[in-house]
Amino acid sequence: MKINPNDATTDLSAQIAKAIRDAIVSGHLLVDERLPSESELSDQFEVSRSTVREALKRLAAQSLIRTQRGAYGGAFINRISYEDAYGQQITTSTLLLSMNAVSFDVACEARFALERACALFAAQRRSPDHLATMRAEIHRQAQPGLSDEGWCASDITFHRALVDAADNPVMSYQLAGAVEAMQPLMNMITFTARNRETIIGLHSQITEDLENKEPRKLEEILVRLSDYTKTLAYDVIAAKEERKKR
Amino acid sequence: MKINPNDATTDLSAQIAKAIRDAIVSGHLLVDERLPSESELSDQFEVSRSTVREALKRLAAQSLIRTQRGAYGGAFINRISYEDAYGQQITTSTLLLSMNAVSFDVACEARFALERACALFAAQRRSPDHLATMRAEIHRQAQPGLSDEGWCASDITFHRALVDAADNPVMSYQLAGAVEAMQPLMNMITFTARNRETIIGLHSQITEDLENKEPRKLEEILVRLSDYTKTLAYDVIAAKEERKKR
DNA sequence: GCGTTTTAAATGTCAGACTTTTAAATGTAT
DNA sequence: ATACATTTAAAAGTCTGACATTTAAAACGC
Repeated sequence: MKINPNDATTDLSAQIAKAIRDAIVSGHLLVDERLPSESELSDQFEVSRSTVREALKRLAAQSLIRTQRGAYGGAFINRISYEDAYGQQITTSTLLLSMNAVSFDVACEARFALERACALFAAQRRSPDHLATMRAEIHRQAQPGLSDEGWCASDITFHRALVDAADNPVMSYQLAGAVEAMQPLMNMITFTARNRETIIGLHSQITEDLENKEPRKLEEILVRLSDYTKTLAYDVIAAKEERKKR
Repeated sequence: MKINPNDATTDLSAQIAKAIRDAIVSGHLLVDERLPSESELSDQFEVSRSTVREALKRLAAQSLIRTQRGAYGGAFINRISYEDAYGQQITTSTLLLSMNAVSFDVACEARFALERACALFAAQRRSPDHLATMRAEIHRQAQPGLSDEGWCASDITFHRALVDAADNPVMSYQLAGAVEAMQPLMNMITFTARNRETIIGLHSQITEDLENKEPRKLEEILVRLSDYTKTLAYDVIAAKEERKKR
């Protein structure tokens, strides 16, 4: 079922992890099923227990299995939750952006495009709850003493509510990754009172269009918000360049 | 820098992995930087080498580090490539869908919504190359002897070209995950000659609208394609139910 | 100066022991 | 008989120490 040739080029633990991973992905191993114990696996694959353990840790890092100690414990196939998937995606996306010097434009464009994709469904399905959350966040954003972190957090909550209004968990999951991954980039921007005012204006229009079920208008505002955010980032970058020259 | 309290509730290897992961994500450790050797780490964290190794395997599973054997080898911070990120996302997304019984509708909706999000940029930026690829795939799809696998593969290539036309790698990365994750679900559908004809018609219109830079029309066709795909899935599911009753 | 060999440092693998956790089985008292 | 305490065994978690393998730099020989 999950044998393993003596390919000398790869680590044994990686090979074993792959064999088990394939069995999980292909559906040969079902959720909550128990893997053989570490000793049994080491017999089956004819490797030491340490090697098996390293393989299992690899799988655990991907949330593919969970382990339980004690009698009747062992490694069990894990049902991947949306939370687990979020976490994975956020780390990966964050590093992908920061390490590959993805420009702010590209990231920003993707983030708002994905959000725009939700607009159609959000307009159809938004509940009073979503609208209330969004209005509450707009109110918070208008508070004069709000810190930059507070502003960013509120911004995320606002947009999350918009996305969640589309009532599609898969889309929420995708967006969460994109939004979170952009945070380090967003944190470079300091939002002046004037900036905030403009954004709050756009947020208000978004909420209105959502309430009135106007997806087209909603999309249009999101394009404007995306463009405005890009402008702000440009200014930050330009200011940095200026400081370098001096 | 990365110490580690004696929290008895979690595995040491998980704690160490977390400490190093945090250092990478926060930017304290830079790409291609070398971690201390396993022995040095085991001294620093005051654990055995095996425990350190398990921690490192966890990080390797997330493509956060790569290891090199031999003198002057060791564990190096890995620059996450789009390929690595694809792989991660595909496994996670696939399992998320299959294990959590995400309905075909929800997955399908998300996939086409994301694709629609690309439409605006694809229409602006499509190159003759993209159009040529799409036309070539349409031609392939019209071949009478094409197998179901061949059809699905061609379908993916077609849609990939559409997404790539938006010229935003972050969006391509997101979409790739969504499309791949849906494959197991798509494979349940058998496309009759008549189904294929309809889809090819829609594909042709997509290509035309893309050439003519008509994002609105493009989006509209994508909605229709999404709806049509949902209909096909309904029929498959209905037929299955019917078989169960008998 | 160039090819070859040696060397040392690092990861990869193994074997075996001990620790800790945990749930079931067993025992005991009410 | 039920409730509680104790024992027990299986399993993961950790540690130690050894050996194998890989690899690049250093030493060597021509």
